[in-house]
Amino acid sequence: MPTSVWLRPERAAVGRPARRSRSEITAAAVAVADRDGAEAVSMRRVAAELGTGAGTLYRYVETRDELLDLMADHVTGEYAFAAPTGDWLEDLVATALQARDIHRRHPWLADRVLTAPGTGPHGADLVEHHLAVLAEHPADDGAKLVALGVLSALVATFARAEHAGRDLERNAEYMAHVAAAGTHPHISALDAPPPDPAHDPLPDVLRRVLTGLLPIDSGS
Amino acid sequence: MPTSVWLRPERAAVGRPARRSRSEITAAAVAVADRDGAEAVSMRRVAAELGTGAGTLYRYVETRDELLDLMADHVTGEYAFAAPTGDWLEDLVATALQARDIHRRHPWLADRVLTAPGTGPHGADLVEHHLAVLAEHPADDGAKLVALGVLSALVATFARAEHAGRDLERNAEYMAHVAAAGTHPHISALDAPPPDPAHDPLPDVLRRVLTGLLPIDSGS
DNA sequence: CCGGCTTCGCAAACGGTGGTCGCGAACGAG
DNA sequence: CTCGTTCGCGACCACCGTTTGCGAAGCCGG
Repeated sequence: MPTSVWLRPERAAVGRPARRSRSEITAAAVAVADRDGAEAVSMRRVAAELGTGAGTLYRYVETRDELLDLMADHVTGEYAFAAPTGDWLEDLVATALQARDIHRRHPWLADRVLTAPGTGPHGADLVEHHLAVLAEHPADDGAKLVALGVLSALVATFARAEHAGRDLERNAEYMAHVAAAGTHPHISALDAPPPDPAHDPLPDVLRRVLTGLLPIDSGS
Repeated sequence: MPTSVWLRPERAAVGRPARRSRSEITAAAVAVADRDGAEAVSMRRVAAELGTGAGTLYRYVETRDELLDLMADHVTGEYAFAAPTGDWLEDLVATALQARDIHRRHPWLADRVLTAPGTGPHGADLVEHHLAVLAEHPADDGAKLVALGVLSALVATFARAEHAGRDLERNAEYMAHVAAAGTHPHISALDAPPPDPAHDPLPDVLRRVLTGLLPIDSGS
């Protein structure tokens, strides 16, 4: 009695064959999300994208949430894993930068991976690659998996910040108000040097976090 | 023309006085969320909690999302900030552990802080405290704010993992399947020592990440 | 070639959602 | 007491996720 989408057989063994496939529906949903955002991914909208009825989708998917899981795994298939070079730190950073590219192509992914980090076939590939890169590292498996979780969360958070237009404006507006109010002296004392667009802060942050999280000399 | 909730005056200056207050409504919404989860926080449900009509809430709040922002800031008021001791690392870890307590009291908070990290008055207090603890630290302001963001994301992610029952089960089910399949050798080779419930991994992880992110010798 | 079994595709329907609107009632200011 | 303004409310809109019943479609055994 499998409950995971990826363990449930896609098509029935007998009877009339289905006209569409799970990945076809997933691709349509991804197209809708890329175009109009995650909240536009309604069953009716995706069905319309495929020229079919809304109820039909439930022949392929048990729930809307399941469809979102499928979408997330679908786009994590966009990684192009390179063979480990022997420098685990740079390998992990390179993979994380690929993750950021994926997030840039699919802005809706960040919210999903943060709130419902499900794992499908492509997610398993990512875990496998991560563990392969760290194969020689003395840390124990738990620490390695924690590192992967932290990496994913961090990249998603940075990606979110990149295209958070409205929210950031409102937040900056309020923080400016607080700074001007005079309470909160340390906030008032903040100076904001114009961020250098040529300098990418993410690799540095990741290197620092990873060296803290996976010290080369000890596994615990 | 303020757009942030916290800059918009709560009550009109003239006319019939409002019967309820913004914080009253926020408290009711928090009560509903604590009891039945974030998805139960509908305008009708919150209105019923207050014994009023659904449309009435829009006199106090522009949108449901705004109400969720108010809820998040409401519960970040539960911090009890201690004066800096001089040991910034331990001060930050202690604050993060308070954050985890808040997350444990309000499980719906994690999703919110990860996907829509808005900042209100109590959020400003947190920023202020964070900067006060790091006042003597040589890192520049940008790095300190990044550290706060990373800290919040990490604690929220850990808190999410603590009460993610269903999802974790399904995920574990699928990962076990992958491990048994034999592809993905590193996943198959994973050994899962039973986690020691007496040992809390969060402080260690935070210390490692923070020492990586805020090295004592350099500000960049 | 056909009959039967099973699944498919679909449209209608259900309960619920966020949000809008117009109106009568309530209140403070003058 | 009157006026100006806001409040509380309930009906209403469009849409949502999901269920259900049914006719049509397709493969399999004969």
